[in-house]
Amino acid sequence: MAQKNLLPLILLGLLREKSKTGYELKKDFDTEIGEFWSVKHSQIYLELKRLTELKEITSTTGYFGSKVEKTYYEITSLGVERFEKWELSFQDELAVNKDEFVLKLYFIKDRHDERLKRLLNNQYELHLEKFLHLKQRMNDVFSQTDKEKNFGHYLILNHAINRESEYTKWLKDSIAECENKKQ
Amino acid sequence: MAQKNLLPLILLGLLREKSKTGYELKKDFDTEIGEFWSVKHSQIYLELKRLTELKEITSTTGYFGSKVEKTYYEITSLGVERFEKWELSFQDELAVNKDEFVLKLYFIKDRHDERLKRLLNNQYELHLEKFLHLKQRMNDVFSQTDKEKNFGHYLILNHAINRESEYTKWLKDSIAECENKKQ
DNA sequence: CATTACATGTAAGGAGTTACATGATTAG
DNA sequence: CTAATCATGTAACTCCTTACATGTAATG
Repeated sequence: MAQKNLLPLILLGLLREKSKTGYELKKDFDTEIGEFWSVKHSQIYLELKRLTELKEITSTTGYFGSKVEKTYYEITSLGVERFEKWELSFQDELAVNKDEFVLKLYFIKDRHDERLKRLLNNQYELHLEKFLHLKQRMNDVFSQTDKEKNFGHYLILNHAINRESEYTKWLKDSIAECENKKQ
Repeated sequence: MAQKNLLPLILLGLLREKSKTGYELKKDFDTEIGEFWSVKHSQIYLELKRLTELKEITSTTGYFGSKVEKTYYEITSLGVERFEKWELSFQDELAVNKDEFVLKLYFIKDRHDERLKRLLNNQYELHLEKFLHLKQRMNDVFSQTDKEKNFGHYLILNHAINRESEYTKWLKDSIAECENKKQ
């Protein structure tokens, strides 16, 4: 494998809940799952074709009450099998977390570097925005009952909020350390 | 661009400090920078070739006191220019943080799902190990003086430790929530 | 004497992004 | 009537990984 190909698993996971068109799957990435994964529609349609060849999904094309032709994809038992095998699998090591900003910082040696504070501030704005956005999402998506119905989603939203909270706090602290003149 | 190609920037950044061979660059990814970025040696040699064509680095092949032929790469002013332009650039949006485990959780609906606790525990082990490893790294790499000499590296090690600390705490809390029987 | 580390590549193939391409429907 | 949204693809390109490939030097 060139890269660990998780897209087919995502598609199977989404189709396990209900049959969908490629466009609906694409829309899922614009909303919920888009917080945690990104993909282009071109890749989705390619992967749907491949999954069909593997007989892990089947497709039905037609006019379903509408005037536009659509293709609905449905998961097969083979697809369910593959998905559940993945869902149960353990990881034996963690992937490296690639973060462009972290990489950039690696090359900055001097604490009093002019650029450092500006870069940290730029990053702070981005992560604060994301933090607030995630808090909003949590409020919008989860009432107490919804939490019980989508517990995994609730957990990872929590995690994402914590992560951004840590990120902004770290940036704040780092900015302060830059401004601290004495040793 | 297929993906945001940061490898040439990393190589330029490493070569800006001192001239190195491809093998030495590869070794950098086994140690320090390997905590924050991963790459295969095959890709390094390809990128070095490309950077040479772009005249952002130059190469010198020969026997430098040793019996083995080596090729040393040196950054040019063009290379420095490109690197510094990147180093000064601001991001206008954050990339999605792709985490296989987070993705997997997204599909788990039920709080009392058998699998959930085992998956969380597996993940906890991995992140605890990483957390301890990073703490060790911090101890090994940074005395007070070294911190002033490699401030960026110091900051991102701090961040990585905080991140793993958050991750393990979140997993612990999530495990507790699973075990909590009442609503 | 065998294994590990040093040292440098090429080839094949999959994964992801960007751009190209087309056409219908709906909302303002 | 125009723009946005719906809906589905193909093509080109490049990044990344895995595997193949070769040879020397040092270490035990």
